[in-house]
Amino acid sequence: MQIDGEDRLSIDDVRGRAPKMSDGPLDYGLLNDRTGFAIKLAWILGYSLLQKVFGDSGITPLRASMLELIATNPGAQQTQLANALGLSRPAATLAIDFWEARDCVERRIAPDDRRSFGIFLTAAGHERVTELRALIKQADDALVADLTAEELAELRRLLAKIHR
Amino acid sequence: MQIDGEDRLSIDDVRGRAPKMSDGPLDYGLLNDRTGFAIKLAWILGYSLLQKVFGDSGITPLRASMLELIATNPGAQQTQLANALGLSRPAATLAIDFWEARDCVERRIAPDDRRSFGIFLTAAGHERVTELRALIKQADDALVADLTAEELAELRRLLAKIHR
DNA sequence: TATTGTTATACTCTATAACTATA
DNA sequence: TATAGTTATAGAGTATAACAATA
Repeated sequence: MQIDGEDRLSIDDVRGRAPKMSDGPLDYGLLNDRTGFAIKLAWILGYSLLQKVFGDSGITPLRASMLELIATNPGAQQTQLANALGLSRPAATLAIDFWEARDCVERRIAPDDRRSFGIFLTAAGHERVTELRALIKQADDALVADLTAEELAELRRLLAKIHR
Repeated sequence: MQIDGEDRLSIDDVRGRAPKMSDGPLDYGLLNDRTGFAIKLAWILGYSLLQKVFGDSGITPLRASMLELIATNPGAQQTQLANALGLSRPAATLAIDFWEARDCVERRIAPDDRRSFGIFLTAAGHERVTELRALIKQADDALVADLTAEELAELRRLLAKIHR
């Protein structure tokens, strides 16, 4: 699961997972000129980089996001976590089950409302989050490695104009 | 399937489909500062806009991309189409089946190699592609409506530095 | 009667493997 | 023996609906 320091992660490691608009036998036509298609290609590469750093650990981008969210919001309810990640409640249950089975989170019955849980990181969970943050940073850095600091800031600003 | 001229499509119509990093009870922590997460949010919105313009027609972004690709590359083999969209051959078969069932494409046995087909648009397919292109353009325009022309060009340039 | 979370179920998407027919 | 395409099958992921406990 750890990436060796000597072979740095590169976006070139996952280029093959996304089709390339430029060099292929086929012409993408209108798709060539659609921002949505460019975003999709970038997303595939980012997702592939995450899959690569997570390896065969069973961790997925979604599960990692869930753990990060729990770490940042100790005691959050499952419904809140589901909403924050755009998930149904059953899907959130499963993601939390995954981490609970690995002793990384625990469900504590809320003292004021015994229908709901507050979700908290365990000691092992804190360690795991630290590792995961490093891996996520590696993948994200590899994704934008070809951009200067100024370009990256501008890309983030422009993306935020879309999703904010 | 046609969007009425009087109610213009807006990204605000699908905002609810992607979680918002800014206004919610939870803090996204590290995710807040990851380009990959911003790309994912933008991708969800773009995908949702496409779903909205396609309505309940059964057309999906993937199927629309397939038809566009066939229109731009008449006579392409299924394997080429699959590769260009990052699909397995069975998945490409299904997407082409969808359009064939709607009389929009036809498989013509290649005269030189009778194992393979060339895929071609029918007359109905040409009409459908024209409609679809207008819908895709609507969705894409709505996605980037908040950007100036200069900002859009810069966004496309920066995304291309990632996916190219 | 409404809400939190779980379980049961079904659906969509996709891939791998096995098959047919050509080469 | 290899390749193009199809069919069969299975897995992952997700959602909706039904359910239990609590409010």
